[in-house]
Amino acid sequence: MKNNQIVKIFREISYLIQIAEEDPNTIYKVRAYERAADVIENLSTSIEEIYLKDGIQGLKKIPSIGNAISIKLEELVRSNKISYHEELKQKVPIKISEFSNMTGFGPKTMKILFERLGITSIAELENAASEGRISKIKGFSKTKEEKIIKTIQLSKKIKNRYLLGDVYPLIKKIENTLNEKENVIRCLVVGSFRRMKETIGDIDILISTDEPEEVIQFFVSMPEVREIKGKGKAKAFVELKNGIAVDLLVVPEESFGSAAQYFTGNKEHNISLRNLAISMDFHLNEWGLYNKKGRRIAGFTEQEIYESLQLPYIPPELRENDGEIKYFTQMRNEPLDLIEYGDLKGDLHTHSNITDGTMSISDMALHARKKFGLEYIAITDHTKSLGLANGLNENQLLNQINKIEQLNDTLSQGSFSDTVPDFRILTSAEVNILKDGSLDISSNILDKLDIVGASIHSNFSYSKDVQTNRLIKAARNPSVDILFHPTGRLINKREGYAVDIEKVIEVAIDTRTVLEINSNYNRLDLRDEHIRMAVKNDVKLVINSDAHHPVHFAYLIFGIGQARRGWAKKIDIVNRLKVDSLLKSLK
DNA sequence: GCCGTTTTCGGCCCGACTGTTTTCAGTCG
Repeated sequence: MKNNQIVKIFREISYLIQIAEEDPNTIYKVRAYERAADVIENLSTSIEEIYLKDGIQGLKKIPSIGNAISIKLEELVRSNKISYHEELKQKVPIKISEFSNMTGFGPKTMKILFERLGITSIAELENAASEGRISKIKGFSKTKEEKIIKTIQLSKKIKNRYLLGDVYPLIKKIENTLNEKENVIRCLVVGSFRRMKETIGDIDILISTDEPEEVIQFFVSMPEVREIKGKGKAKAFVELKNGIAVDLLVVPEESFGSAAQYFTGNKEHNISLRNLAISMDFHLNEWGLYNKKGRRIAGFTEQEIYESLQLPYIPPELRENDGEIKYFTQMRNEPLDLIEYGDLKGDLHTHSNITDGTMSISDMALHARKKFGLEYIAITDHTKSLGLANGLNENQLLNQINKIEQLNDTLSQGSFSDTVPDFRILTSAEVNILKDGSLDISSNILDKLDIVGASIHSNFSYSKDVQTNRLIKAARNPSVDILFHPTGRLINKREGYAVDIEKVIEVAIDTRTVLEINSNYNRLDLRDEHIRMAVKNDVKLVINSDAHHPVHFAYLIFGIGQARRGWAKKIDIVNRLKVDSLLKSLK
């Protein structure tokens, strides 16, 4: 039993309790399960390991885990289920996981719909809504009914599409395992995964080998595989235990490059490339590039294919048939100096446990430096109007500045190992943009900070004009260096607030305000086309993790992928600079 | 259900928005 499975069960319990139990005091029981889930989610060791080593007593040492929950964890480790959970599911047979993508739709609403209409699934909900049965219930309006239908449609659109970050670690692990296997010459995950798309429909894995049948047998027997859908001499189709479909393709080594090109896509890019080949009297398919006489002239590597078509290598993230072939045809001698995965030197959006993060400032710094090789981070805790996150007021912010100055002194005296000399913690804040676009902290305090980021955390439903003006006003504020969360979207879950990005970019040009590429794979506030628009207009960007825990620094690759998809060059990204140059570059 | 020199009970992060509840419950962060 993995920690993330435990987390899922606990969240489900907390949801079900809210429907099954009447006692008004259950809200605290609900919160206890949610807190426990949050704690377990951020645990670096597995619950199973802790239990096997130190038993119940070991579990009870974990914060927010007491008597009752530790006993349930014991049951879970021993029997893979919790009888309390099973009882709840029996009492309330609602398919909770189906509703996890529905925002604005919580357990209280679900309770009423279950009790009045017996709704337990999305399909039943959709039926009831389209038949107008929901608006007949007291407290539900036609508007609410329409909103439910709209939300279902949004959640349907994403059916079978996975967030890149949700599958990334598992797929990389499978790729590594296959690459290490003898008989496998090369293995590469291709398709939208390789293009670093925000969401992934299925996974395509490419392998070159001289022993195709043996490699295919090895692949379909991997522990991650749940079901073999099909298996032949050169292909296999499986479903993994997490539900995602994987196609495995086996090609001879001399065709690996052409197959990688062919299966990385996208489709339109490939069509353009094949047309280009035809115009040069060639023929291109997944087995190679052929001349008029049918002789293979390229295919071993992708570089070979592109070179033979008189193009420089086009990075996978750009292969969307969105002008890249034309660009690279014309700019052959002027390479696009894209931001690379190892280029970032710092992270300008991180949280500590002083607000809603989970680790101390020094722990965040230590991990950033030792595990991720960064040279600086900005601690951007929330400010006072974000009450739930314990937002800082002016005095607390001043205290934090002092604390960080002391920590920087300690760091410079060498208490950290010397892998990255001169690590620096920058003083900062994620300042809240209020209704009218003003900030919740006065400028005389903000001006004492190294960097100021501003973001919208409330009033999401204002009109486009109002919302855009809030962001513009914040950008025009001389104290604000960066606009965090420029769109506020949650991929597949929430559209984000209505905002005219073009206008925001115009103001960012004038005011030299930096826009954030938020690397959290659920967010990626700026879409690739927004990034491209910013880059075209010479607006600077920053790639931040928004880390609430040190493991979240790993999200930076998704921000870099997004930046590359938006054609961002090294010079467009401010946190590829060393800290002194960075601070000089800000307004 | 967790927590604790206010210990074995009585608290528990909370402000703002939304909708249709004319005074507040549900949801979000």
